[in-house]
This record gives sequence, structure tokens and C-alpha cells, in this order.
Amino acid sequence: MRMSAQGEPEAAEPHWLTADQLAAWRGFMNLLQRLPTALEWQLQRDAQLSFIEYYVLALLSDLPERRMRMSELAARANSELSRLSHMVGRLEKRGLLRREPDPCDGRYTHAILTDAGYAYLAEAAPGHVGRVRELFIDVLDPEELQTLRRCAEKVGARIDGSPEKGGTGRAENPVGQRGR
Amino acid sequence: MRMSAQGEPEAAEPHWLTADQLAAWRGFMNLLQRLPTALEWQLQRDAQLSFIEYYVLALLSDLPERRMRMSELAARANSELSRLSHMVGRLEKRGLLRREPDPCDGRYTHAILTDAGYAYLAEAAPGHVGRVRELFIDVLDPEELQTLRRCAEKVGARIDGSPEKGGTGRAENPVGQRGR
DNA sequence: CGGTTACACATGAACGTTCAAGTGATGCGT
DNA sequence: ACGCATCACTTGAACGTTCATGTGTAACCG
Repeated sequence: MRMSAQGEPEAAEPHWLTADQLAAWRGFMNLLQRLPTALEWQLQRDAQLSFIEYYVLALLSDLPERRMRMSELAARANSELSRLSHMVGRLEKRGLLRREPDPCDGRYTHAILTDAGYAYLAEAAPGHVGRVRELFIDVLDPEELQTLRRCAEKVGARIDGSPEKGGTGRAENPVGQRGR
Repeated sequence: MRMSAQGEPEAAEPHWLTADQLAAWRGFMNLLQRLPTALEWQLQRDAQLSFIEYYVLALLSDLPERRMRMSELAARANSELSRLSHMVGRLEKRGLLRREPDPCDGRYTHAILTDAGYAYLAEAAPGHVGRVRELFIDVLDPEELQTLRRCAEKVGARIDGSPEKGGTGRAENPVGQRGR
């Protein structure tokens, strides 16, 4: 990718990357593209769920009442509200989720994991976790995992601090809404 | 996400993650979701290109003749051939790419970066590289970058070695083709 | 009390991706 | 020389996501 200094002059000031930086970026980006695909494939085959569908069900399953506001759920899942709304509609049709207005404040809608959804998730979870172990956790040693965690926090904080869109409402962007 | 040992028994053997492993995974996964979105937003705003469109143009620009077989390009870009074909069709309409049969072997099609496409990429590159610097490179120190590079190589090798779909033809999967 | 404002969410159209099927070129065997 | 098999790629339909718009609820103000 055209990101390092080369012979041809460019219009803007050249904040090009060094060879080491470029190699790190390319390697990391390759991973960004391939790991989700690899995980997604196993989930589709075993449970007919996309990665984010699994994630949403899992977020709800962790809560005592297994319910959350749509806007909060969208923020937690790094998803736009419209996308989540469509997705929840599809999961409703499968009987895995349902929606109801917040009893305390009718402005809000809750997404609720059904009993069937909970059982479905419990069945899908071991395969997914096994796959995450196989492709990611067991490949790296504890120090590498800690470094990844630290790096993810630093980059995430930078994204949050960026005035341009990319944050998901944790810092200063409105909850769930992102421009495109 | 439901990936660590909890009170309720599960159907399959519990290869659940430890608390540290889960934290590392969640942090990393959060990054997997947010970094592409943040980069994509800047490219869309400045150049009306998606991340993979930029990547494809950049791959071609690095070659002396600025051309590559569609199947090879799909493999390099971690994309399915059908997706690449549609994408190249759209970029053709914008005058950034063109296609022609391989003169030596008519079974193959070459994607070729046009002069206009090259100029367009040269204009988009500084903004994109600046954004990668801002959100990723400059946030991490050289040791962290090297650790990320090593981790990406390890996980990538594991994905390649997995008999299940997720590899992209570098090891044993056919070039460009992936199941779903 | 009623009108206005702000916000959460749903919905439909447009767009990009995936899947399945079709087309064209080349190599091989008879 | 011809028929068949294989492969690369294209294409169209179906599906999921994004964008723009509309609807419903609650809070606020006069």
C-alpha cells in the first residue's frame, strides 16, 4: 500500500511511514480483515448467526433481566441504531429476541432475550469460544495478550478523542449515532 | 460476552477463557470493530472510497505496470472474487480502473489502474496515511508495534493452517474462493 | 392545558456483498 | 480435429447495511 516514502513527490506534506511502521500496519490490517471472516464463518455454519448477532445476544445474556435499551445496545455493539433495529427485527422473527417499550419511559424500547434465544446462545457459545481460543487466545502468550489489550485501549482512547466520526458515543459523540 | 466460566453449566466441555484472556479478547475485538469504521469514515469523506477500494487501488499502484489478475488481486485484498468483480465494475464507471483480458492467456482478466485512478489515489493517500498515523502508528511505541506485528503473523499463520474456511488461499485454500 | 421541541426508534429505498448460475477460454484425451 | 472437463470471471437475485425520513413519547415553556 502506498504509505511509505517513495521517489515520487506528493501533494501534501509527507507523513509517510517508515518501513517498520508500514510492515506493522500491513500485518495488523491483514489481521483486521481476516480474523472476523474466520470467526464469522464458524458462527454461520454452526448457528446461522453473524458475529454481531452473536455478540448482541451475548450482551443481553450477561444481564440479570436480559434486557437493554436499543440505543445502549447499539452503542455497546458498535452498531448504528438503524442497523440494530433491522437486526433485532430479524432475530425477533426467529424467536430469539423480542421488543417492548420501557415500562418507565415510553420513549425507549427494550430488546429482550427470549428463553429460546438464551438456549440457542448456550448451544452456540462453546463452538464460538473454542474457535476464538484456537485462532487467537492459544496462539499468543500472556505477555502478548496483555500488550494487545494495552494497545487496544490506547488506540480506542485515541479514536474516542478524535473529533471526526469513528467514536461510538462513549466520549463526545451522541449515543449510537454516527455519520457516514 | 458469554465466554468465561460462570455458574451455569454448558452443554459442551468448558474451554472458557480466564478473566485476563476475556479482557484481552474483548479489548481487541472492540478495536477490530472500531478502527476500520474510523478509517473508513475519513476515506469516504475525503475521497468517496471505501477502505477496501483504497486498498485495491493502492495494491495496483505499487506494481510497475499497475495491473494484476483479478483472482490474485482478490486474494491480496482478502476479498471474494464476486465482490471484487462488482467493486471493479464500480471503479471502472468512475474511470479509476479498467479491465482487459490477459494477452497471454485469455482465461484471465487483468485489473488495471488508469492514469486518472493513479492521480486520484495520490491525492487521497496523504489524508489516509495521516489518519492511520493519528489513530494507530503514533499512539503506539516501536516495541508495541513490533509485538502487534508478531501477533498478527502468528494469528494469520494459525488461520492459514485451519482446515475450516477463513484462510484466503495463501496456504491450502484455492485462490480467492471462500465458502460462506 | 396545549403547543413546541427534542429524542429514540422504526421503516423504506438505495447500495454493497454474498450466493448461485452462466459464459468463455484453455488444456487434455480420443 | 473435436468433444469434454476445468477454471476464471461475470452477472443477477437475495440479503444485510446505510441513509433519509417519518412516527411516537416525554419534557418544557408560555
